[in-house]
Amino acid sequence: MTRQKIQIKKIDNIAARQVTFSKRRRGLFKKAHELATLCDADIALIVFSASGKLFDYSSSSMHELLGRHNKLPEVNNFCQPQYQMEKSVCANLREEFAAKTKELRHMKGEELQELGIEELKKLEKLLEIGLNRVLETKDEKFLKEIDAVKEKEALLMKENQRLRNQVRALNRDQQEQQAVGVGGSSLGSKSITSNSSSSPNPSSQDCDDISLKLGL
Amino acid sequence: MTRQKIQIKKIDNIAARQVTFSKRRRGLFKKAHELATLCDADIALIVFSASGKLFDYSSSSMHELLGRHNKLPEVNNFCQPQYQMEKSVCANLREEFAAKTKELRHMKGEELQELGIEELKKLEKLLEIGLNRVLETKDEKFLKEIDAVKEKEALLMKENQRLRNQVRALNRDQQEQQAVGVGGSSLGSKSITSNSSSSPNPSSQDCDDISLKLGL
DNA sequence: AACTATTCATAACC
DNA sequence: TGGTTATGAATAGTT
Repeated sequence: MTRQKIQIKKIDNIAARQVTFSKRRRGLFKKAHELATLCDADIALIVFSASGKLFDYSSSSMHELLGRHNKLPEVNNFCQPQYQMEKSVCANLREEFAAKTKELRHMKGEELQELGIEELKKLEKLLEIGLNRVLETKDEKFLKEIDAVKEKEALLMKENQRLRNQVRALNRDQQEQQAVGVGGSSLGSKSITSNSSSSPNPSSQDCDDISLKLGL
Repeated sequence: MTRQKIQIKKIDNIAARQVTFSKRRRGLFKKAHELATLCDADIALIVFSASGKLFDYSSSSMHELLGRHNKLPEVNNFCQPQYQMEKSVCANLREEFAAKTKELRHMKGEELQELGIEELKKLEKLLEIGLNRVLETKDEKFLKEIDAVKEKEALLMKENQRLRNQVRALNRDQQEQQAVGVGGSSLGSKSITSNSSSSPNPSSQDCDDISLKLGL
């Protein structure tokens, strides 16, 4: 309400809506608190964001206030017999439900004949926006997955490298041992044990094969 | 808060307090309504004046909001039997309503992060189908409108032709009358009747002119 | 999140 | 209560 006056109707842009929600919610709670303080009133304020998050304020005990509210005849509908209750409580919900169902049908391309050209154009725009957002989100998710895979890939490459080095080192050891063996010796059993002790280490000489399998 | 800034503390003067209560209460309810409308939030506001009078506002069903509020563990104490009953009756409807609301949000491209890639792909297909149907229907409507206009056009052409014939006939009559007047005769009335009987016939030699004008 | 040009809300007064 | 006005607050659009 400043650079320009705004219409009081649902804000289409989601980001703008969230920002406005935050700002105005703060303002509303402040005003509620001021009224309670200045005028010694009891106030309960419950706000659910569009995404279902709860914010509430109460000048005294919320529970007590809700209780008082519920006891007052002018607001209390649900002490009525069941049919009345159905009517008063569910009627509105039913109506909204029907409207939402119809809207959804329209978005799915059903029952379009009842719409005029202008309405169809609006619907078209809405669908295009929705579709674009879906495509964007899908792309994001794909990219995320690719990143995750790449990260894994990098880890595997590192491991690969490490193993390769290990193998090289072991080969060198063997050659040295063989050199010693040629000179005549009784340490054969020792070389076997040293080999088996290295096996719990989840590495081996096949790292080349692994990297081939991964297409690296 | 205008001629002078005020402190946010209980107003001592009772009359002034009542005046302020009325004015600020109105403002608060207005702001609550604006927030609910602008940001698609659900809001319940309950105000008790110092003298115990109740004022309340709810963007949707007060009971539903209290119910939702009540369901949340951090605030939940208020479990009246009436509410339980209402809950059992409307619970199913409410659940479906919530599901439909969510589906609609997704189709509008909101809250997509919670969906997986497969779901996004399905949604994309759904939106594409819907969009295509909307486009088809829009085209149909456009074509229908064009047909309607063409039909009108045809009718107008016919009428045009008829009038043109009438005019030509009348002109001929006039000429004949003039000729008779010169030659001296009494058959003028007969020629007029024969001319008028030929005019209901809607065809003539001028159709070329008409089609040129219409760009056909 | 911070800024600012505006509109809005309202304290004081009638 | 209801109306008016000067002024302080709230906030839409923007950065």
